Amino acid sequence: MVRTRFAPSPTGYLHIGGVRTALFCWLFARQHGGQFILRIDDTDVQRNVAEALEPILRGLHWLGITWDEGPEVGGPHAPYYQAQRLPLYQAAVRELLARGAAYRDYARPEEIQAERDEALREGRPFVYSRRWMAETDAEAARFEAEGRQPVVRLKMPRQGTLVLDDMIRGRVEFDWAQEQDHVIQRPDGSCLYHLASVVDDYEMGITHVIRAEEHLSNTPRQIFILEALGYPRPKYAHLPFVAEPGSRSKLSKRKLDKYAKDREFGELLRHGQQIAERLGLSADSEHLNPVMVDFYEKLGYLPEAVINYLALLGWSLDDRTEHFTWETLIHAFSLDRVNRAPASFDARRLQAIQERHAGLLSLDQKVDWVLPFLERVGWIGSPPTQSERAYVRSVVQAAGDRIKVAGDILQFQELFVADEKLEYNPDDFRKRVIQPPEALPLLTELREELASAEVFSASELEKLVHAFVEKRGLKLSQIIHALRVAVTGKTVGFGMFDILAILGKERVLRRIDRALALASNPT
RNA sequence: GGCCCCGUCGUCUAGCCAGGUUAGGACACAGGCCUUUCAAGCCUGUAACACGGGUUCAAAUCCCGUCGGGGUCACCA
Repeated sequence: MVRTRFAPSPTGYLHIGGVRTALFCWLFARQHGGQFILRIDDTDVQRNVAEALEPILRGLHWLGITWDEGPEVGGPHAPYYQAQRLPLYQAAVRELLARGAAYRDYARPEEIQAERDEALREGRPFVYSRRWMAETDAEAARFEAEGRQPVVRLKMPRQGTLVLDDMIRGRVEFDWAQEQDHVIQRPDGSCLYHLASVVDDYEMGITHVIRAEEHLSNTPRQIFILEALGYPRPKYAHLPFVAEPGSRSKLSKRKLDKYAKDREFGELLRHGQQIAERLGLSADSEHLNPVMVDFYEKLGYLPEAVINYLALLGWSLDDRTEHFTWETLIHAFSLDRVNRAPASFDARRLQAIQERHAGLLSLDQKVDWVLPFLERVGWIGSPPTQSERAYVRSVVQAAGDRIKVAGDILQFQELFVADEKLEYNPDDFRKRVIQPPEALPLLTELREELASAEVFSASELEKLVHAFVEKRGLKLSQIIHALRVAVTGKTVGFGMFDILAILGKERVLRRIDRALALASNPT
């Protein structure tokens, strides 16, 4: 039975690299008919765990990464919070002590630091002298008489080699001599990550430890712990870490300013900021950061598209398949096709994948996708009425592939605003309505034609306008630009006839009238 | 600095393990087509094996070295 786990620390956000790891664990478990466990690594967290955990759980839910055991769902190995499992760790520490694999150490932090500094000065690797090591109670009593407090350290081997068969990286060797006597328990009895992690993985029956590459060099000490405790060794798979755009260094949420200079990352960010502003969301780097998954949720990306992108972050099936759904992904995924080199975050590719998934949505799916965003800004009621829904449907249909993420619907404000509140872009208005000498008279004539139109559908209107220009020996472009600005206030948008049909005769005429008045009496 | 990992078009990558490809794809870019604007679409094009040795009839692929990048060396996780 395959059991994998994702063990995030409650930090208040879900990092792209983190979910990628979670996804790979999930995929591997699913595809082997196994289980995926979510465990919270809060051994060192002072903050409010529930609050700091919420964004992580929310992100996983949004993406559809479900867990078989863990917070909210419980399970046979509860609790799934490390802070609540301390007795287990302390028992393991006692066992390690009893077996001579660990010792109480009475060194003061500054004494250790002094040894470390000395080693550094002499250019040799630091190896603790074990001067304050207490292996008997008598030694311990002597140190304690000096007012010293003990930590518990691992008594690591000082010779020999550890051979690790990593499912992704192959055979990796480490010299035991390079390893430190790591602390596993603090003076106050609290335990540290490596110990807790090993104990929990064992207790929870984890068979495959799949995690990011930065843990590769931590693995020897973990193996030392588990072997000392007599636990079986799980299989390890170290994923390449997620790197910055165009670089090989680790992606960090704090370097947003730097990434913003990358053309494609910058575009993704600015596009997001525009939507966030329209939504009235805070767009600063703490709240809107493409390194974090909630960025995509807030702006209306499709979870399946994000999953598709994440899967390709360090993994590929072959030389051409890029489009994956949950289903095809579960089927196609395999750990041995995971790349060894760091996977750089490629904003443009994420966007391209999102666009592909969005393009596959049916019209009604798109409407459902976009509706919450319109409700949130109050352009339609919440919940929307039947007629509002029908209206949005016509807008979404005309918008076609211009809606790349759900929040893009907010670009089309002119279709939702009251006619008397429509804002004309001053430059466009001057250039398209005021300056061309024929614009005003033509618009006036066209208004009358439109007023007498019997059927106000896109196709009928197209015929009408074409007939209008042909009769006068004009080209379509000689009237359509002025019409567009008069009706929508700007020069860009979707098909003109679609817009007319969506707005309907009454509103179109009102808008033209308003534009004509404005043009003849510019104030 | 020690240890460990990684180096293919501008970018993300396939190919490497089991040597023989016109080194493939996607995105970006350039040109063209379509066109009422924008978006999309279609066609075409530019463009890469970090470097140096070795093994071999043959090396992106195997071996050695160099250079470059990164990760990690906590009483953080």
